[in-house]
Amino acid sequence: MSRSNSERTRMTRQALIEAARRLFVEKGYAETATPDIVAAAGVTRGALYHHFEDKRALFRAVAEQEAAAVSADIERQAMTARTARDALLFGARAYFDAMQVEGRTRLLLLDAPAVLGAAEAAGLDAREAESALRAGLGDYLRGTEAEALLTPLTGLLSAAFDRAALAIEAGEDRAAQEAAIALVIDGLGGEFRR
Amino acid sequence: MSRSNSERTRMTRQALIEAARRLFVEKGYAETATPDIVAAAGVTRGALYHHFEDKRALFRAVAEQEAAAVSADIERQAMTARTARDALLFGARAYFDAMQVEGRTRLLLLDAPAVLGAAEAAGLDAREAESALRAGLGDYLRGTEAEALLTPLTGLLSAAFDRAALAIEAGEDRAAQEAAIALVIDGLGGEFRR
DNA sequence: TAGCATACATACAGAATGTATGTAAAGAGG
DNA sequence: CCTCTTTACATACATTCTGTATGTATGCTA
Repeated sequence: MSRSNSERTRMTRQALIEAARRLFVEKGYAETATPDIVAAAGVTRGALYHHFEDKRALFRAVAEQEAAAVSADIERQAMTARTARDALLFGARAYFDAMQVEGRTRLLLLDAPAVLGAAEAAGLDAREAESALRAGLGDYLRGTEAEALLTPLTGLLSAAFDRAALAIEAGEDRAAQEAAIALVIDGLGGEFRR
Repeated sequence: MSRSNSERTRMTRQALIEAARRLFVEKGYAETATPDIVAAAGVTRGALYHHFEDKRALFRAVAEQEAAAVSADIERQAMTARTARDALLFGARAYFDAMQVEGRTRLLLLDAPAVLGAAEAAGLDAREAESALRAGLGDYLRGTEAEALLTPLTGLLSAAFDRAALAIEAGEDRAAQEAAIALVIDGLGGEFRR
């Protein structure tokens, strides 16, 4: 049973990433040992350190894949919003749906900032999720004075989304979180308030 | 040179907490080894494990002391606000001032959630800083429909403050962050808008 | 002042990380 | 098709860390 090298690499890397994801979610990054990861993946530590520089690099791969999956999940939700406001609210709900997948809050919101640092962790979202938020918020604020503060407002709103996702995961009422987000958004809208 | 036992304990614990704080800030919790901590504190690992159950407990003590210091710093700023809105804005600025002390963002916003868990990390602020925010926001929203969502809104605003503190630490323009916070608060105010 | 509890220091066991080295299979070149 | 090189690992090793167990001196209490 012989496979091409590139295929072997792909399989081994993915097995490691998936096994690591399971254990990182279950016990957290710090409490997960590489011997356990490789055992779960059915390889040896040699394979791990051949494909990844160190344990952090493996975590980075897990987090990157997870962030990409979040983006994909969000985009999958057909965005049939008539107004910019609805686009933001639907986007928020799509984000909460995506973040409810087991382990995502722990991986992306708790462990990633500590393991990868604030800057790199922010970069995970920045590629897709946060740039979409920025675009949506830009549409929403077009023509208002708030538009000048688009960048910091995007960050603040993104942080609020993250906190809401954590609160929902912690058992808080999702409808209340969404309503609170809606209030914040409506407040920023100025002219467009109902 | 003999000291009372309670005094010895107090000194040793504080020496450990201060040394640990320095190293945790410098290298992060995970990269800081207990042998380095005790060397910096001038004691042995026996003393550390006598006074603290484990490394996490030492970190908890550091984080608790830091959270208390943040609260104290905030309260120290004489709050001479005439309106509820000003109270919130002054509070935000006081929070940013407090969080600019070297290492506080790393300790409280990056490491604490990963080391202590989301719930316990949230509990650090909950005692003072966040309950003050809740009170201020309660005053501000009194009589508006938003008052019903006081609890989730407090969480969202708290998250926004944290993100702003991180952004300021990362070199973003502080005035812009404060202006963005002001916009969010004004938006929530409804009736009270200028 | 005799016994006990406290506050450590030292020694040890287990385990984890990263590296160095060895090997078999895949791929490239002539 | 045969050789050489590179890739993809497996194994063994060195270092270091955490938590615990044990020993000891000093403060404290009856």
